[in-house]
Amino acid sequence: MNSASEALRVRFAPSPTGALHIGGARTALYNWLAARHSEGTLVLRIEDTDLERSTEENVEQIIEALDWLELDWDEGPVSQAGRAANHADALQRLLESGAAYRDPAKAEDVKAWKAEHGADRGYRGAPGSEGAIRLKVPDEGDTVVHDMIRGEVRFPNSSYDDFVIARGDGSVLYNFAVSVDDAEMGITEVIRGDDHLSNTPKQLLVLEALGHQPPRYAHVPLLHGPDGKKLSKRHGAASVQELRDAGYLPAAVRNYVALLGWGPGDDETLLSTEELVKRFDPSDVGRSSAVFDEQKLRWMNGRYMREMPLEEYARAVAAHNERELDPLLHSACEIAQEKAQTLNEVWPLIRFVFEPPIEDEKAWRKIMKGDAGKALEASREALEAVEEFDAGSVETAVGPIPEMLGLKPGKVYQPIRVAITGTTVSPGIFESIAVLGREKTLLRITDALERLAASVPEPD
RNA sequence: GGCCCCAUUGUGUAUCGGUUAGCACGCCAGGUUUUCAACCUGGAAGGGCGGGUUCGACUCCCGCUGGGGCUACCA
Repeated sequence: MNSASEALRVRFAPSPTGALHIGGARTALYNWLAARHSEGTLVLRIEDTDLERSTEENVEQIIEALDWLELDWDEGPVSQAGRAANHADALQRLLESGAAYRDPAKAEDVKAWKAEHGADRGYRGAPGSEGAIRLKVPDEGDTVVHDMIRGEVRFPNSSYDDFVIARGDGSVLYNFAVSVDDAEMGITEVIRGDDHLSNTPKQLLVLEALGHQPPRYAHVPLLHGPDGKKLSKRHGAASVQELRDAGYLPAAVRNYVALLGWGPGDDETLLSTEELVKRFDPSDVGRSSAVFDEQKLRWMNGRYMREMPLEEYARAVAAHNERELDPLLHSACEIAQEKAQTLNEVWPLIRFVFEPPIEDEKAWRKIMKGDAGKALEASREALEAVEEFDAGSVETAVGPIPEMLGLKPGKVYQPIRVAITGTTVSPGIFESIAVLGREKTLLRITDALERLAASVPEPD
């Protein structure tokens, strides 16, 4: 428990080695929720000590992803590489105190040592004047991690090598840099992926050698793909930008991702971000790994799409399709809002308003037969007489036609749908006609009638 | 190989020693319907295996199996 006097400080510390994955997004979200929940501070730190893989572009990508998710931070981004002087200081202290030493051994030497000593004990080097810098690890005893999610986890010290904390050139390695940074930045709670659990004893050892108080830890389980393997590109939309491109809403993604491994305790599944902030507690996160299920995200996204205010919805659709939000697009959005689960699904439903009907031979052949011509003629006639071209009057005009002709409604409306959109799927037919407008509707029905007359000789 | 984590329907979870094992997505069937969605009703589907402990285990302990992580002069 946090005492009231101890302000919570958490950090999200991605390594910029590629796009931000869903797992990373969840870690970011959990840290953000924890910070906002207790009015603490979220620090963004970029773990870029691996110069090979850390590029400006990757950092950009991660920040973009966080922006899109609407997760903000209070401090940073802090470049870990930029804290090299602090790391060097700390390193110097350990060297001076004898807690760390330079080891001339190369990888082959370590391998040889291990071959000789078997698995009973981690590698122990011999101090020299140059080489990588290793931390002395005790031979006896355990290092225990007190984890908010896992409980008490013990690691025998003998299973660890005297691990390398800095390269021969003095540049520090991840586990060392993290320990120093977390301590010096006053991080009180480290919420991160389970893959770091086995690293934690090393960090604890560094912290102890440096005389720092360790933070509290919460290791959240990793995410897996539907095949049970670690989540990766093969599993479809695995990165935040892919989710965005697939037409998901940030709020829906936040809701869905929060529920991967965490639940509010009751049966609620639709939780606003505000609600998430109110109810989230890292110690309630589950222990087992979860599988990212895009189908459920789709469903949830659909719920958010339908419940969005129309204004917001139209803006999102416009932005997603890189179009101006004009009144026409606004009207089109209005009639399609109930129909789409993702932003990507909206345009196919409303494009007929902006572009000529698409060519869909299958749809044409399936619908434009039998009494289709008759239905279209009657519809054209009825629509020509409509003055106020809104959905209501269109329905009044066209609605009675099925009964008039003794046809099922589908036999009348599907031909109209194909005539004006080219396909068998669209928003409600009366609304679609109204939004398309009188002139275009009539023109398209006429075109369809002509095509029908030209290609299919009337049977009877 | 060594160290560590995990294990409830297909998926996410609830249950925390006594329940007809609940909910959500998905799936199946039916309803509604101008298409597609949405929506409504119903249904199938679960405690990996083996030992304990206990009057009683999904729940506690041990083993096994399976999955995962770490084991770099990567992060």
